[in-house]
Amino acid sequence: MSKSLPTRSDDYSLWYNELVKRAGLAENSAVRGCMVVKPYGWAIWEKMQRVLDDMFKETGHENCAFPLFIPKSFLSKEADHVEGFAKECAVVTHYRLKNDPNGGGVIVDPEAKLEEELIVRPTSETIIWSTYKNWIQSYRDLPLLINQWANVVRWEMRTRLFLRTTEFFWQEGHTAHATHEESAAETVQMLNVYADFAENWMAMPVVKGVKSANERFAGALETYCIEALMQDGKALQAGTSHDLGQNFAKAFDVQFATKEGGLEHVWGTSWGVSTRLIGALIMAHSDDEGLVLPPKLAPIQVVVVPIYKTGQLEELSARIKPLIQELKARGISVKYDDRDTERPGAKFAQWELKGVPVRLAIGARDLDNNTLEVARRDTKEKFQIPLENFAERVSTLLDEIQVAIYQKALAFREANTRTVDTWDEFKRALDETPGFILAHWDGTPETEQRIKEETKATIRCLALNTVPEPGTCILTGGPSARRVHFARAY
RNA sequence: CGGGGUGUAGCGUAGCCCGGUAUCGCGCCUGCUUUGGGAGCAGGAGGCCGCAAGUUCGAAUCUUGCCACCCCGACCA
Repeated sequence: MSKSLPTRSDDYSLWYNELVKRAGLAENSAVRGCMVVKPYGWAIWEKMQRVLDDMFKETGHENCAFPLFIPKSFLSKEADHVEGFAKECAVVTHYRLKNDPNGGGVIVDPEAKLEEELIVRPTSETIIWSTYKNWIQSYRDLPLLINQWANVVRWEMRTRLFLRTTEFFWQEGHTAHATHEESAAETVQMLNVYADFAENWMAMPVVKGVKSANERFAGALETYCIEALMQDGKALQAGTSHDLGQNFAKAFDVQFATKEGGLEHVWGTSWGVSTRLIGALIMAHSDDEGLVLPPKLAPIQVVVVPIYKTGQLEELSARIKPLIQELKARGISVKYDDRDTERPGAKFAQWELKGVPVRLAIGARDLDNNTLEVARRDTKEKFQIPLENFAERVSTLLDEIQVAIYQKALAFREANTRTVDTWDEFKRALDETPGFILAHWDGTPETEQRIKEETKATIRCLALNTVPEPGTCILTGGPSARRVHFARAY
């Protein structure tokens, strides 16, 4: 294996793929377009899951599990929804194999054809709303606040590890409410949960906003999203929260008896984030030495590398282990890399590739001097610290790194967000300085489509914190009340 | 699904035009010396050259078909 990664500037795609593979996160499966998430990659996802799950529970949600298979007829009940997903569904048509009479293998038994085909869920709105019909009769049953952790399948034409795989892991919340005020509030609440997670845990700044009609979820009234900027200047949709209105309630006939004795359709939301967040994490922070993980999500926060001469490992370990206990007592996850088969330099490089935020190198010489060597992954700085109170210092350092990584990403985004007023400026900005572009748009899907066709840039969102500002559309010159975020996107 | 590219040891590759059973590096194994930033020397193991058929005395190499992966496009969390 060559020792250095391709650099980001050389070939960002190659850099990303190599990073995912060499850091031991994931690889392509033998199955078309799917991925194998390796233990270290899964550990990151588990940590994300734990944090998000707590956030969902704090906001009153409960977990459930719904079927993997969706009868085909369910999918056709909501017109926009089927339109949006029909082109990327895996379909189960048979339930049995048999030995091939013509030779070695097995074939699909033509006699085992299903009466009604089953769709492998691309998302679970339909099967969940068909269930909600049974669960909801009265206003007393509302709100219904459900989440599920699941895998889904979307038969995309082109795949990319973590960002767009045929099968992916995610979380999908599906809630039902008595009023639109409530469901709209739920949609925004969950958007804020996602933004909180992205910024305070992933250390990744995001733009909160509303999707344009073109980019809206199939079957939603309104789609809210968080958009992040990657280091190659492309935007990545990192999470979505949909106000479904009464669309699914009407399609699946989910009505409730109101306090006043009436009968009304319920109001729905759905919201999700996926293993794509791991891809976002990688592309937002990593450098040419490997991953840079924010301490709050790093499976290993501190790695301790003993520096010793042959035969002295045991003696040194005995002196180091109490120090590791001090770190663990503070809730820090520590890996003691006492492998006798690798040399220190090799260990340093390997843990850097995996993005461990802090490394401690400890030798007998340090301990005799009551010091140890600390190295931080994000800045690659190294320094000696006294042994006294070292655990507290390390703990503080982890907090500092968390903030520093966020600040660095934020500074990058700000440096790569441009405001333009003309079509020429817009095109030049896209080619010369990729990133977010704030520009006026006349509000029509046709204009958005034309801009996309000519520049590959799309409207990432109408940011929530934008102040209204009259102007003219960069393409058509039509009137515009505000700027929107454009970018080329993943 | 369209365009382009690549499949040779665990990984990365040379060889292919011009057919003769496979090159080099990393990794792996053994030994010695090393050990505060990816160790050095010596020795060693490991391959039905993506799959299938064809041409040929003989195919990694030529022909045909298939498959997989990567990049670009269309599609998308």
